[in-house]
Amino acid sequence: MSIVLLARDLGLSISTVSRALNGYHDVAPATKQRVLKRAREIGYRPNPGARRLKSGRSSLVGVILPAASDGVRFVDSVASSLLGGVEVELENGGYGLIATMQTRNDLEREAALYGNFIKGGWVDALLLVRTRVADPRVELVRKAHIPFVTYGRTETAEPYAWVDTDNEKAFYLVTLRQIEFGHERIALLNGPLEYNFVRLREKGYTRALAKHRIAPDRLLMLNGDLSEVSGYALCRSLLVSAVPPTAIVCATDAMAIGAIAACRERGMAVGREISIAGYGNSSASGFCDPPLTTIDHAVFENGRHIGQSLLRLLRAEAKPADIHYLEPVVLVPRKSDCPRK
Amino acid sequence: MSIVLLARDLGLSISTVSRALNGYHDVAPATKQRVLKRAREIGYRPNPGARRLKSGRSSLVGVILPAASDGVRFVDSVASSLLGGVEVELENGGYGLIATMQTRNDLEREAALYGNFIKGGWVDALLLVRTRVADPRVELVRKAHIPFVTYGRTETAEPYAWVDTDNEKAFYLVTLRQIEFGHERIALLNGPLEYNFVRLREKGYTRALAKHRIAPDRLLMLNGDLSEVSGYALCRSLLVSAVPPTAIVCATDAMAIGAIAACRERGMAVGREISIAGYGNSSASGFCDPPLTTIDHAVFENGRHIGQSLLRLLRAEAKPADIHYLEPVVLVPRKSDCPRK
DNA sequence: TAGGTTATCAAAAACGTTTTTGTCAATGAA
DNA sequence: TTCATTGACAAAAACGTTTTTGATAACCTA
Repeated sequence: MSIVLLARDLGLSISTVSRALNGYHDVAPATKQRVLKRAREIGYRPNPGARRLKSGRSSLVGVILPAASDGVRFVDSVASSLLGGVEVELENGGYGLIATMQTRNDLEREAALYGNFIKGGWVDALLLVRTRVADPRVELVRKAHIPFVTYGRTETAEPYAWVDTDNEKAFYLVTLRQIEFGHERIALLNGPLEYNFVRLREKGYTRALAKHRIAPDRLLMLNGDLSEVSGYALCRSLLVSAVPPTAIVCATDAMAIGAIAACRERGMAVGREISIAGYGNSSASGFCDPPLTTIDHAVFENGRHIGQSLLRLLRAEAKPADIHYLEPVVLVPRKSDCPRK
Repeated sequence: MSIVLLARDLGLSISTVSRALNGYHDVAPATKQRVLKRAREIGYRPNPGARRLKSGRSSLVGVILPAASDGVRFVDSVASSLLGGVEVELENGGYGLIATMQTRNDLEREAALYGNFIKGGWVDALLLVRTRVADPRVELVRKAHIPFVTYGRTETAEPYAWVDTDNEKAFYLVTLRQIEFGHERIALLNGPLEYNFVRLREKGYTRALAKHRIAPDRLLMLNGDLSEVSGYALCRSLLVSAVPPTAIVCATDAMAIGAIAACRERGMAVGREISIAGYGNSSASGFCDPPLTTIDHAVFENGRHIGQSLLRLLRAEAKPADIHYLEPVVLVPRKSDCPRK
């Protein structure tokens, strides 16, 4: 009963107060100012439930944070920067960002969670993160007729709004660098193949090989999760093989750090006897031994692009098909990779 | 107009359907089952806004994730596990967890954000993370008369519900270990003093020193942020001082990794010539060189305790004063610390 | 058998907004 | 002077629930 109190206090009708607050044009500038001023004084906040109920809009964008599984911990890697960027932009547009957790990631649960979140009517738009190659979520969300943008691409027939980092370019660059160093047996320590970015990284890797007519060797393309443990185990298996690689490019800095540990264990000098590179330019990557050659990409900037895209979609200033943004990457050369011995 | 559709479909009144759905006792078991079944078939979901508007309850617990500043990136360190634990428990109790981001962390903005979040009426209870020594948020939330539990303690007169990790014990243990190794000049690389856990870690450190009658040296107690960069810089300054420490305990694994890099740069063998320990048992800590002696603490478990506490508070099964849980820690000995040379 | 209890359901009043429609005076054009 | 237009406000009807209050029939107890 809050807006009625405010209205009574001002000697105005509820509707006039509401219209003043929401910036309609058929309220006199003077009274509008009066309403705004008094509302601030009195600390009036419209009840979001009531607003949502009546208008159908919540002024909120939602994101469901995937569970930390397979060592693929979205929240622990880029979430902070990415969501920060999203939030900053949304704020300018009068929208907020809310997140909820996905504790399990079986498909049924996921569908139920997204269903509840959307149909529940908490949010006006959605952000989808950690896209998979075939991602049932985009169909799910599209059917709900709610604007959405994905962070990362996916394979689907219909157009959709996406913002992504140039994973393919990144691994093209980092692999090319190894080739230019004279390496021919270059291993790829990659993540779970279900994720789209994993495919793209593989694609960049193979494209670089193809450019220099190096036949890709399936035995050198390994998939684990994205963690140090996995990098360690995979690298270990590589080193004991008949013809070990002379260079290893890794899907994450964490994997690279694991790989470095495996090499060290076998007495191989990383950055001299074997060449290793990572991805992500994590804060640790500059401080391991040797400092890691890696790929830097502007996560916060990506977040800002997502925020802006969401806003344009919500304001119907753009169609999903118009929104495609590929964030460039830059290679950060350090000491962990080296010419072939 | 959804529940009316369901009611009409069933040939029942709206009120009976509502009461059946909400598990009231004055509805016949047979009709209750019938309603539940049909609701599932038809895919009925109560409109949360309407529910909240009428009943005043949202069945949601909220948390505001602090901005990544000062290198103190809450989201990027423990958030995933902690919130996972919270979510799992809340789910059992029929509650959900939603988070929103705090992009700036000046006091005004913070107060406004919490005000909006609470008064806005989105959530029934709150989780406060990354508590400060003097934390205006607890007063803010208390005044709103909304149940809350803090992750980490704070200094306040009134009783409040908290769940915390035994930071003091952790640094007592890790410092004691250095003393038993024969070290006397033990440095502490700590975080910003405004945070409560930082004070507690300092307390544990000084208590261990006091036990062995070692006078604490202010010059050995340094504060930075919690990042690798900071650990590197602080350690560097320590090593060029007149009487460098022979052991360094760090507030995070990240700082320790930075410190190790600084030692390496000066040609000091960590784990042989100088003793270093971290905190957190991060995934990287086992794979750096040398593997890091650190403190392990069950973040997920902490989350579960928080979730349970929240539930008890919401059900009025307990008062805030009854809810205090201190999660034990365990020291993980590895190779980065060593007896005094 | 009469009266009170209980079990099961329905009617209707909110909750706090937004939005459609309406009112009334002042203004403009003819 | 008259009639349409506009500017500024108010009334009232929703939005989809929950919950209080009632109603009816069936059930006990004495």
